[in-house]
Amino acid sequence: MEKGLRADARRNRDLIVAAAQELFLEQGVDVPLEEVARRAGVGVGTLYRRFPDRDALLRAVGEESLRRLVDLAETAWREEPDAWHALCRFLRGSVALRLGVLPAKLEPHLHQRMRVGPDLHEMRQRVIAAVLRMIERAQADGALRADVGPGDIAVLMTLNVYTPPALPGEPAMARVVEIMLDGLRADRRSPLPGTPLDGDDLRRYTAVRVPPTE
Amino acid sequence: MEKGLRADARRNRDLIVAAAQELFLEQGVDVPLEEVARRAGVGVGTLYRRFPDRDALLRAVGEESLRRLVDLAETAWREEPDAWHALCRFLRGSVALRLGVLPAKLEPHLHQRMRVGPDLHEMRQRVIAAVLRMIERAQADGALRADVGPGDIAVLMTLNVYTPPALPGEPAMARVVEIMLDGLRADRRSPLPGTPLDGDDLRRYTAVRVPPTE
DNA sequence: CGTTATGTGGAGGAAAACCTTCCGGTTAGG
DNA sequence: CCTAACCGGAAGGTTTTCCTCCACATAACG
Repeated sequence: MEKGLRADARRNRDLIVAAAQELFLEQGVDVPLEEVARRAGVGVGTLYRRFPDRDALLRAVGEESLRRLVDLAETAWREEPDAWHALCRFLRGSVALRLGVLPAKLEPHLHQRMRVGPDLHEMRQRVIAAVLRMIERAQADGALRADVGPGDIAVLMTLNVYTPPALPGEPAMARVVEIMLDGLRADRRSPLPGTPLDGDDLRRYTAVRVPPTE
Repeated sequence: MEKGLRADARRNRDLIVAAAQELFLEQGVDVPLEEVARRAGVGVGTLYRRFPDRDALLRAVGEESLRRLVDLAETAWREEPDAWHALCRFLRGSVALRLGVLPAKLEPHLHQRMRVGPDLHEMRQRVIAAVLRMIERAQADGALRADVGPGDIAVLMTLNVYTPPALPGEPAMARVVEIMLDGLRADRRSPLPGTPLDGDDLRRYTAVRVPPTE
């Protein structure tokens, strides 16, 4: 990505993208850019110099996220012994990405192809292709129930990925993903990780959990 | 609720709450109140007269939503033959409520008890109590897998309820809920409704689906 | 059908939030 | 040690949002 930058400039650029990613997730893509700058520990000027407008920043963040998603999907397909486990790995991994509302906000950009940098549209196609492969194979292997399609998987992933501002936390999400996977499995089910969340956990979960928004 | 209002005032009040509910879901709780007024087909003045500030409106919307959730949970428990089906009905029904981010935004209000109108905190307790009953019974009946707890159900519901701005649509969500339920079921699984979403559906789903925001 | 308390709409001014530029001072890199 | 590249944040301009106020409308009632 961005090259020919001085070392410090490069470092700051990455800090900004990281901060933006967090804030977009926490507070939506409308956060004041000044806030992004503050969290990144740089001045507004620096931010504006590197990203002329909000969209540029949004694209950069999206690029980064999509890159990770592509990597997740393709690595899963490549490294797992069979399609079913690849699918499991993909779904489990997607949770950690915490893309949030990004995919939706990114849509408009996916269609303006001719852009500097990696082609977002092409990256998305790669993810879709990988998932399609997994599904087809997993169903052929008799591991994935036959009555689901790619769209179902997509929705499941969207739900996992679109984390509410008040996030259930990694362990809780992990359990939920396993429940989903068990629902997808053609044969038998596997034990859930951890212990069941009990009434107290529920109470804790339903208790104050408003993000640091004001 | 609000009584002693003239017929037209009452009608407008309800229109405003309904419009706010939609807009809060579509665009977040920060929508300009003027926009709410416009969608409700009333003037800003009317809105401000009825709801002194944004919080008042938020409370009203939350009250309405929570009322429906309580009703869903208690009706399910009352009318279904057994606990498992009650739980199914509850989860299926929660999707339709489309509470969105409301629960999170509502949290702060749940703690200021002494309030005009119904006690939000008490309503929430009723929902929790109903779900706890369902879970306990369903597990005792051997219908619900033993290794899940109330918290897991809560997270599942949250995911269903917290619909992304670009919503997957009722039929797709219905399928997903069934997958979840199959993942929760102790014994066998039931057929999913409708037909599997195929590659085309996926493409359609991942295509432009940005809400009418600007 | 007339009266009146209650309710309505939206223009408009004040305030806040946000964007963006600009420049004196700093630092990486050779 | 020199310089091109970079940094921070104050300040000014613009847009968005809030919320009040009042002339006009209409539901309710005898």
